[in-house]
Amino acid sequence: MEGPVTWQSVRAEALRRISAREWPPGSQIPHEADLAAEFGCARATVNRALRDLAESGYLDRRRKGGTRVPLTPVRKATFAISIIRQDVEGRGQAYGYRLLSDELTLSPEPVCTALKLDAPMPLRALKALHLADDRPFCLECRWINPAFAGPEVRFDSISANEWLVRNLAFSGGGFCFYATLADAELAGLLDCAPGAALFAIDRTTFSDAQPITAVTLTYAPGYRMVTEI
Amino acid sequence: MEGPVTWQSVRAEALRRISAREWPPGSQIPHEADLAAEFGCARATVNRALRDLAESGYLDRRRKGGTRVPLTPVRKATFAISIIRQDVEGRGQAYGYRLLSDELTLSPEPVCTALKLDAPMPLRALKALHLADDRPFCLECRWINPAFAGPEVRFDSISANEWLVRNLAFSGGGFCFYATLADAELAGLLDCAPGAALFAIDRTTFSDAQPITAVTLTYAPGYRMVTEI
DNA sequence: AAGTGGTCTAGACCACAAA
DNA sequence: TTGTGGTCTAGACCACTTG
Repeated sequence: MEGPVTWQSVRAEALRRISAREWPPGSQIPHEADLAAEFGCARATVNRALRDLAESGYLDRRRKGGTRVPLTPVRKATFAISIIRQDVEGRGQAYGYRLLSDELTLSPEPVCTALKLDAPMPLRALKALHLADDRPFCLECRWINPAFAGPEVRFDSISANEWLVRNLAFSGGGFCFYATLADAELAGLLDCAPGAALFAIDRTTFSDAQPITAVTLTYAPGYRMVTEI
Repeated sequence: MEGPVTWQSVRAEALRRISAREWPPGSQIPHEADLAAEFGCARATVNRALRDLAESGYLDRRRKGGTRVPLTPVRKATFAISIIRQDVEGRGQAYGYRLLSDELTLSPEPVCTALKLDAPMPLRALKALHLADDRPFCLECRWINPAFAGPEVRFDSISANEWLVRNLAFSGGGFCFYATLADAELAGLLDCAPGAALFAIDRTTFSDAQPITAVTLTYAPGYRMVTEI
C-alpha cells in the first residue's frame, strides 16, 4: 500500500485479507473507523470500499452488527439485457423482424399469475419473429397491458421488445431462464428440427405495481447467453 | 421533493425525469453542480444518485462529456450464484451429493480454449452428481487446475463447487447459459428421458490470469433459473 | 485548454439493530 | 441503551476527454 489511498486500493487490500484468510470466513472485521486510521484515510473512503465489497457478496454489513466475512460468499453475475436487434447486430449479422400476429385476448391463467392479475383482463397478444441473416433467431410471444401500448402503437416495423425498451421506464420485474423442447409449432417457426433443445427466457415487467408486459423469448438452437464477471 | 434530500430521493427524481421524457433519450442532463444547487444538496449527493443510475444503465456518464440519457438503455439483471447445496436447500429439499469420478487428465481442446491455455496441461477431471430429495438435480463436470486443489483435497463428501467457493477468492471469469439435449449418458445420470431439454451453464474461473477451473453444470429437466430486478 | 465527473477529507448527525 | 454502518456537507484536487 503506497501512494495515495483510494477506495479501490482499500478494496483491494480488504479483498486480499479475505482471500488470505487474515479475515477468516465468519469473523467480524475491524470497524470502519479503525480501518480508516490504519490506512490513513477518511472513513468515507473505507466505507466506499467495504460497501462495494458487500455489493459484490464478499462482505455482510449490518448497522450495529458490524461487518463480517460470509461463510459462503454468494457470487453475483450481471447480464446486460439489450434489445434483440442489438444482440443480433452485435454478432455481425443482419437483423430482420416479422410480426406474426397481434390480437386482443383475455389473459390466460399462467399470464395472470405471472403479471399478478387478480382476474383475467384483455391483453394484447403478440407473436413476432426476430431474424439474423434471414434465419430465425428468436421467437417473441408477448402479452402487453393495452394501457401502456394501445392499438395506435403498431408493431409491424418495430418489435414490441424494442418499442418498450425505448418508450417505458421499468421499475421492476423478473426473469426466468430455462430449456424447452421444440414442438411442431416452434420447430416450424424457428426452422429447426422438432425435439431440438431451445433456450428460453420468461420475463415480466412492472411499473410500480402496474403490470406492463409478460414475454417468452425462445431462441433458435445453438443460442448461448454469455456474461463475464 | 420534501423533507431531507437523500441520494435515493435524488435518484428517484432523476429517474422520474428520464421516464417522463423531461430528460429525453440522447440528451445531456444538467451538470452535477447545477442539480446540487437545484435540489439544495451537496454535489456528492447528486454524484451518488447519478452514479447509481449509471450503474443500472439509465445514464451514460463521461468526464468532460457530461451525463446523457442513453438512446437505448441496457437493462441489467443480476443473478446470485450460490452453492448448489444452498440452491437445493433453499427450495426446501434435502441435499445429496455423489462423486462419480476424479482423475488427472490432459486437458482436451475445448477446455484449453475456455481456460485460455496455450498448450494442454494435466487437469483434475471431476464428475459429480448433486441430488435433491434423492433425485438427480445437477450434474457437475469440472476441470480443475491442480495447482489450486492438489490430490490432498478430496471431493468425496464436499463438492468441488462448494470447496472452491469456500476456499478461493476469484478475480474473474465467464458464464455461458444454454440449452442442451439429454444424450444416453446424461439421461442415465440425471434419471430422465433421452432427448429431454436440459438447462446448462458453462463457467470458467480465473485468479488474476491464472486459470482455476472450468465447469459444466447440467440440470435435470424442469430447472428454471430465476432472478428479480 | 478547459470542463466534467471521480474522488478524498474531516466532521457531523442519523437510523437501525443488537445487547 | 449503545455501537455500528449509512449518509450528508462543503470544499478541494485530480483525471480523463473532448473541443
